[in-house]
Amino acid sequence: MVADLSQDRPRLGRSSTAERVADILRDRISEGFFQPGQRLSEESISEALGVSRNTLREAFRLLGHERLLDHRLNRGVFVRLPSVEDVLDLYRVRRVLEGAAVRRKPSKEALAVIKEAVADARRAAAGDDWQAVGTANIRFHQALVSLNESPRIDETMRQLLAELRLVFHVMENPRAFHEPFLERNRILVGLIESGRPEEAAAYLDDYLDHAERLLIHAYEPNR
Amino acid sequence: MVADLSQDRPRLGRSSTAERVADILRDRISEGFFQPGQRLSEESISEALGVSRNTLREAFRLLGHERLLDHRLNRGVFVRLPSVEDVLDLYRVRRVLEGAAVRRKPSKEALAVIKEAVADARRAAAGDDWQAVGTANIRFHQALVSLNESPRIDETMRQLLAELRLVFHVMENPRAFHEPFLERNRILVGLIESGRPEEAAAYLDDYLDHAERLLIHAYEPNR
DNA sequence: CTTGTCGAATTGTTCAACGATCCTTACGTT
DNA sequence: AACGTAAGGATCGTTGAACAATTCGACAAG
Repeated sequence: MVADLSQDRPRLGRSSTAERVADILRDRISEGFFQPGQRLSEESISEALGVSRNTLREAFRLLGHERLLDHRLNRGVFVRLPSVEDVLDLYRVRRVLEGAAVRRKPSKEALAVIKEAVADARRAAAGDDWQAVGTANIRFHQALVSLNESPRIDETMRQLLAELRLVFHVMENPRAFHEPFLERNRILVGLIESGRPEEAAAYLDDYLDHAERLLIHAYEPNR
Repeated sequence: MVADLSQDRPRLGRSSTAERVADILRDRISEGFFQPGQRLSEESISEALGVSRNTLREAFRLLGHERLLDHRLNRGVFVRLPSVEDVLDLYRVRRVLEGAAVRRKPSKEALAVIKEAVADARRAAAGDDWQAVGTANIRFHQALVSLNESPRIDETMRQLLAELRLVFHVMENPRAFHEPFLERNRILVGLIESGRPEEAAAYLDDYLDHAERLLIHAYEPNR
């Protein structure tokens, strides 16, 4: 039975060194080890990771295209520091992607994933683990967008949230930021679940307006 | 008057050789000089363009991230040949991005750009220049999406349309494909202009369904 | 017809080198 | 004090060469 081995095909394409380097750097950036605005020296990093400068530069190109790094000619690469305008644009995209998502009739499985993310967030909040609240919240919105059932949209959202994480890394207290939205997540899911897409969309718009306002207000990129 | 010099800022950041190489290759791919599925040899292309292999590889990474090239480890880069599944996904994204666009109240300027694209397409059709019809049509949809007023969404759409162009390059007669949509473009613009967003959205959905069906039917990636 | 083996061709990665550009500092001019 | 200039060092941009790793096709063996 040679059946459906083609499904395992993705696993076959291993990754090159440059891609693995990009994975490492992406993790480091997303966890805040490399802070927004910080310069990443080709020499020191290539030496630290034990790869050549050329390979590292290929990795830099990848992350630059994901908007995590800022490539300035002859000056090197910097961890991107989103501007206020960037934040506004990120929320414009969110309104479009999440808005389209909540208007769709959700499958049982997708809904389950969403509800689990909400539950995780509340559980983490109860345990005062605001780091976990943040990641659960991100999982929630990622799951929400996955209602569109489009790999490309999922990928776009992944990048968007990674970029948004940069914003959180320069905020003074990102923890308290998520708190007001735990309840709203529940309500939003309720509207979706009960088949009222237009109400859900309207509620979401207000949700995002609120979040955006809070975020912009607390965000000072020129700290 | 130091006013609004910040607008010229992008022009300040010149481009590296790798980026310029990427521009050239992108043009060549989009015009069909390099055909989908074709392998791009590092040696021959780097020699032909007079750049080193390392620099060319950086350019390849950029285009790979735009989904124009397919990087297969140890086998080289190939001009991407979208699958039928890819086409379906591209239309999912279009429905989301264009759908959100037509629901927005358009500015006078944006509307003018859109109408001009429609007019250009009709003019080209009258002159039997189906190449020009295709590009005008693409301009139309790009302008439509720009109603979202989001740089990131514009960029996403640009990449999406570049990818769609790959699909057209493997079709037998992409010319006749655009013809039925000239009239629909007019109608759609009319609905937007007269401030009936929901009707426009509904009409657009039908529009995209129709286009997708035609395209899938005529598309045979395994030629 | 299937499987194993060999060799050519191409990619993956590294390394060293040099010019180009930027940043800093210092110095002099107005 | 503000500005222009010059020198120096650091880092990036790009190149060319080299070698290892991998793929692919051809051909021999079973």
